[in-house]
Amino acid sequence: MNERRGFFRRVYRVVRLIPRGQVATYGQVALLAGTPRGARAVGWALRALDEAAAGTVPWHRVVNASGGISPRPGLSPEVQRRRLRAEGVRFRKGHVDLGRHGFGS
DNA sequence: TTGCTGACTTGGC
DNA sequence: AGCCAAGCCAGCA
Repeated sequence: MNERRGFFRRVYRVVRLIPRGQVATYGQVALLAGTPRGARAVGWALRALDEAAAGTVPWHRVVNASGGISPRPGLSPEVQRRRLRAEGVRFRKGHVDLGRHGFGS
């Protein structure tokens, strides 16, 4: 089957499953996408998101294993933090409480 | 095909 | 809690 180039699509689908007010780690997304060790690849897939796709994919609900926001090229982490906060996600010294807002917890 | 890079994760100090 | 090193995956020159 052609799963070789469906990686992006799988990642996007998983990210869309993240409920509003909750967050998932790159590793969590990678696991649900079928690639347990593909956390980095997940970042690559989200990086490929264009403005149109960004409107359909809640990319801001994806954070690192520490519950923090990974710095990305072209956009300040502050933007993502603000979006999550608008959904009711509480921040604790720059990091999210995954035990409370973590997807699957 | 080989090698480097990157929005990562985990284990050890 | 924070820093360093190794491992894994996909894309690009």
